Amino acid sequence: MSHLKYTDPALQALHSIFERNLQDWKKEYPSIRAIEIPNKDFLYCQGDRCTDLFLIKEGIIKLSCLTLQGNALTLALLRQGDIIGCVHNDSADQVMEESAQALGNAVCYRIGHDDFRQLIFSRTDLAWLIFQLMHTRQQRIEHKLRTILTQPVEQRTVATLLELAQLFGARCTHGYSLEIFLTQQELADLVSASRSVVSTIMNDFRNRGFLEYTRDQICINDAALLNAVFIKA
Amino acid sequence: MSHLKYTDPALQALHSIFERNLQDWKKEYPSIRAIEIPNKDFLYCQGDRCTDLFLIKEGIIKLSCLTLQGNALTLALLRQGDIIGCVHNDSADQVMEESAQALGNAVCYRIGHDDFRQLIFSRTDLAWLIFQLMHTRQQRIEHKLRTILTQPVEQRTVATLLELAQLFGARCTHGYSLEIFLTQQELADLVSASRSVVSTIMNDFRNRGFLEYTRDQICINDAALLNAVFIKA
DNA sequence: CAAAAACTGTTGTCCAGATAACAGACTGGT
DNA sequence: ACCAGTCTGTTATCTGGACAACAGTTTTTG
Repeated sequence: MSHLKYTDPALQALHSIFERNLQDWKKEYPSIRAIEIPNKDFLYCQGDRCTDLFLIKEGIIKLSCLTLQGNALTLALLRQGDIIGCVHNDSADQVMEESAQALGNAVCYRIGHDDFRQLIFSRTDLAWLIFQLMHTRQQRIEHKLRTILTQPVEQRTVATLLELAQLFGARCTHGYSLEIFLTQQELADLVSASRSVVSTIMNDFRNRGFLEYTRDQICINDAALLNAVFIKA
Repeated sequence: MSHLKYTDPALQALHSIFERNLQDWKKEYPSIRAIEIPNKDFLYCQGDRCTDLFLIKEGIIKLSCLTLQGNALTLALLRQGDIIGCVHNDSADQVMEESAQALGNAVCYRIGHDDFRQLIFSRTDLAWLIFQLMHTRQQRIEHKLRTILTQPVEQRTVATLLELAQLFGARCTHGYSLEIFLTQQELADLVSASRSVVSTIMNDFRNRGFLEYTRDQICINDAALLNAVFIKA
């Protein structure tokens, strides 16, 4: 279920963070706070100055940025264990390049930059965990770049849906049903395509029986969808 | 000059690595090797299984990948201090997604996965350095994605040239001359555009006096080029 | 419960840029 | 000093998908 399944020791380290009482953490790193972010609230916005780091405890955080032309581009959907925020401590040009928004309710640990650094220094097990997490995130985004530059919108949509099924899917009768609400616009942002095209494609998929959806639920017949991909390829 | 200039303490940590004799490192981490990579040689290729990490000591490493359609996409140009290679240790699906190639001669330290992990555990100063480096690389690629999705080829070419000037430029009479050989094809891969379009744009720039170039040298009149950008915007 | 706001579905137009194809210009090997 | 290979410059063609515009549908809200 977790996207960490392939790194079991890392997963344990992660659990050791969240199982420990927050008060204990505070003794060592006084700036730590648990913060709850209600659905659609922002952790920070593009253009904010930001001096803290955030570790996601629960929920989903969407990283996105607005372009000059006014369209949104979703960089990533992040989950438990992922780290966002600002790393450098020198005050210069520390303006955030993207916004972080909760998709559904979320809980994060916020930690000041200096304390975080301290943590890296003193808790080497966590340092390794974080290293791995950053690496997988890096790979994710590189993969996204590749996909965008090589696949047409239709393929990308398939890929995105399957990815979502991995991350947020719950097994249901015909495949995976997504436990996350996305408007077509949000889906389009994720695919990096225009809403209208995604809409047409989704309809086409529905007609062909690859998936079923209403305005607040998507249910993927993954077998059929995967097949469709392979036929194309 | 270095792209690390904004993180001085990190830079010091980096120096502490390379100033120390390699033999001393070997005592602690026996798998460390210094390897020289001649121009155009590959550290590893897309599809290789790879169990080591590489730390760049000198030179430039190009990360790129081939698409199914046969065109190349350059993900990043990396320099001293950057880390590439494989992180996860479980044997499953450890096929590299991209190729790493030397642009000019380069020197790297290669270190086995387990030793590297050990290093993270025992040398906390380096852990922090690495953390920062990974973060800046992450930001770089996110920036690239944004650029590709929002800017037309011409703008991206300008951006790429200025970036190259930053990284590899030497001050010359009219601006920066790039101390790196790039064919137009390579430049195009970097910009993520087709060669022919980049070619036309470069000629146009030349005619307008923004830069000068021969087949093995590019010399940027950065003031003029920057101006051009601002007029557009 | 009506009016406003937010989503979905569809279609027609348009263009940035990919692709292809070819003609110089250099470079290097023998 | 030739031929093969690689790089550059240009133009003609074609297309994926953005964009705009609108109609139908669901949700919100006053």
